[in-house]
Formats: sequence, C-alpha cells, structure tokens
Amino acid sequence: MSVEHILLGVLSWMPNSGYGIKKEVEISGRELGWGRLSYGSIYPKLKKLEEEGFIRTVTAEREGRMTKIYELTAKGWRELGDWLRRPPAPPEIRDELVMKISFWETGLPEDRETLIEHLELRRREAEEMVRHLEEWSRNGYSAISELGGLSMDYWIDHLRLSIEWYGRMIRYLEGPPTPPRQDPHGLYEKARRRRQAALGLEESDSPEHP
Amino acid sequence: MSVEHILLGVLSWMPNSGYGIKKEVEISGRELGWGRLSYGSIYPKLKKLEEEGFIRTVTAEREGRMTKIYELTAKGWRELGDWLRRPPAPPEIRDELVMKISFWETGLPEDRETLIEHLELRRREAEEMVRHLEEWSRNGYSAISELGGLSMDYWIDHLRLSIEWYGRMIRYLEGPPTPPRQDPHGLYEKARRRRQAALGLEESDSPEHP
DNA sequence: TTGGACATGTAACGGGTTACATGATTGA
DNA sequence: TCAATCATGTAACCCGTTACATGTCCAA
Repeated sequence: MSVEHILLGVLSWMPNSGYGIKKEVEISGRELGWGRLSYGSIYPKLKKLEEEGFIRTVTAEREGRMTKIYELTAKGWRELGDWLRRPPAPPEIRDELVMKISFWETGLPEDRETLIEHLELRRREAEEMVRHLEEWSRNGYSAISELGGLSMDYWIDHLRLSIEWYGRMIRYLEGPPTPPRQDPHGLYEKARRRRQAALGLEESDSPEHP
Repeated sequence: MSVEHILLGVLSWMPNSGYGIKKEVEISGRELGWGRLSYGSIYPKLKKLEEEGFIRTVTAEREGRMTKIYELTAKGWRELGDWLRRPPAPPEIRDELVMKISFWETGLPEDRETLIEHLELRRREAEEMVRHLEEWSRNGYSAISELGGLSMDYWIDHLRLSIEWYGRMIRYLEGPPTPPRQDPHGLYEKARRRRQAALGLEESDSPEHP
C-alpha cells in the first residue's frame, strides 16, 4: 500500500472527490513528498478502497455536477493511524541533474555551457516553486496545520539551499577547469583518453576562448 | 531510457561488470540521485545495451573468476553525450516521513511520541549517511572529479539541513501543541470531530501528563 | 460557440523490484 | 568447513503512468 495511504491521508483533511484530491495535492505542493498522483491511479484505488470498506461515498452530486465525494470510515481512520505509526521508509530521491553532473566530466567534458544552461533552468524552476509555496502558505484561505506549516518550511529551506548550490555551481563552471579533487589512479585522465580513442577525437581538446 | 543512461554513465568512469557497477553506485552514494539499482534491472539492461551496440564486452575473466567487463563503444559515448545535453527532468522526491507529518494532526493527533520516534530514527539514518559520504569523499583512493566532489557537497548540505530540521521538529513536538498556522474554515477542528465520531472516541482527547 | 475548468473512468504498457536459482573463491 | 563476498542471471509481479474515451457547466 502507498498511493492508498496518500488518499486516506488527504481524505482525513476533509471528504473529497478524486478530482479534488488531485487538486489538493497539487496546489499544496504536497506533490513534493510524492511524485505526483495521476487519475489513472486515483480512481481505481478509490474504487478499491471503497470496496474494502476504508472509505464510503457520501454524495454523488455537488452543485448539479456529478461528483462522488468520499469520506473515511472507522476502518479507514484506523488504517490511516496504523500506517502513520509504522516507521517511514527512507526517502527516495531521483535527481537527473545531479546524476548528470557526476557523469559530465567523463561523458561530455568539452561542453560546460550546456551544463550551465541546465543549472540555470533548474534554478528558475526552483525559484518559481519557492514563490508558489510561500504564496500558498500565506494565502489566508488554505488550511495549514502547525505541523503542515513546518513541512512547508522544510521544502522551502531545501529549495533555497538548492538554489544557492545551483548558483555556486554555475559560478564554478564559468571559471577555469580545475583538477579532480581526488584521483590516485588517474581515472579521469584515462577516461578522457578512452573517450577520445573511441570517438576518434583530436587531442586538441576543449576549445578555450582567448 | 533511464537506467540505461546510469549504466552508460558509470561505464564512462571505467569499464566495469554488472556487479561492479552496483557496488560503485552504492559506495559513492550516487544512489542518492537514483533510487537504487537492482541486479534484476542491471543485467538485462546490460545485455540489451550490448545487443544494441552501446557497450561491448572486453573480458570474460578477471583473476580466475567469471566476470564480464563492459566498456562503452563509440555509439555508447555518443548516446551518453546526447543524453547529458538534454535538459534534465525535474527531481522526484518521495518522502514518506514528510507526507506522514502532514497527515499527522488529522490522522493521529493524540500520539506525538511515535512521530518523535520516527524523526529520531530518520535523524540517525541521515547522520550515518553524512558520515559515510564524508569518509568516502576523503578516503584517498576513490576517484572524485571536481564536479563529482561538488555533487557530494550537495548531498551533504541537504542531509545536514534535514538533520537540523528533524531536530527542530522534535523540539517542537516535545513542547505544547499549538493552534494551526492558518485555518479560516475550522478544517482541523472539523476533522477531529469527524474522526472522533467515526471511531466513537471520548471527547476527553489527548492524554496530557501533569 | 468555443475553450477551459470540472469530473470520472479504463486499458495497455512500461519500468523496475523481489525472489529465486546458481556457483566460484577466499579467508577465518 | 562455513560464512562472506564475488558474480550472473531469470521470471513473476507490482505499481503506477500514458493515452484514450466521455461528458457537463460556465464564462468570454
């Protein structure tokens, strides 16, 4: 179980529809703690949770439109509590940019500009996310619990740290290349040679602008 | 493509076996940027990459043991470069602890102790990870490029920030409960009532120790 | 009248994990 | 000799996404 638990959790805030749950998670930036929720997983899971008695439908109508509102049953509240009590799994992070950075010197050493572009793009995205979170957390109409507010701070702090780091990285890349921090077996030198040999590149190397 | 690219990237550091690739990614903490690599995905992908001509086998023997060492072909180096040039996908983070925190007040408001335990466990894990990364990044025999070193710093900084935040959170939870940061519609009050009604709980509420 | 937000759903597919199966070598 | 480490591989499965299908209501 896992998307199931997110659904139970969001329904613990208030009774809601599948569509509403998705909105809720998106706007609150709760997606930060969970990749994202797609309708393709929400609706089938909601159905399943209802069949299993964790949630029940309260209305099938809201302002004329067809809208199935679900709420937690006693069993659902208990399951949510049990899940919360279990120790959380370690965080899973998948950051392609940081991965690319660690392959950059062996994979594309002559093109630092593109990496700078990647970093600048990422920095803009992070700045935008911070703005969104800050605005949302002071908008005056969304409910934010004491702990929820602190979670929000968590993401904001991490985003700020990332933004700072992207900047450091960019400044660093705009400067002259420096030797590896640690390389007792000449691995980077060897990698460069293997690449040049495989690609049939000239030894001329990285085009330095005068 | 994606695990494929991680494999190409690791092979750009040096020719390696499936087993060796997994080790490499684990010890260098590169797993931080990628969930984890299982043999169940490594070996089939390696086979596929070889069939498609991105990598080739160089030896099938290493010190008497059967060991298939792969290295990049020209096509593999080109594909790695092409991938690196493409803008990276936004980071994906899945943090069950932070998710649980945001459901805690509606899902399990009376039990703050368990949440403190979760935070303490997580803090210990993060501290251990920092120790591992710091030790590794100064062990004197692993190759660490300039950029790779900065990536390492990135993870270490983020882990430290997390550790700090876990501590703040714990101190906060050990203090008295405070009202929601923002709650114009009395959502948290309503949620508490719904839960109590569903579970048939007494209004006595959270057991305060005198 | 048309585009956008609201709203629900399914089927095929993809990507990776878990669990299992196997076996050599080395050091305590 | 026994556990740990080195080493490769497969098959079943899980989980979730993408893409598609469908329809309403409202405001410009």
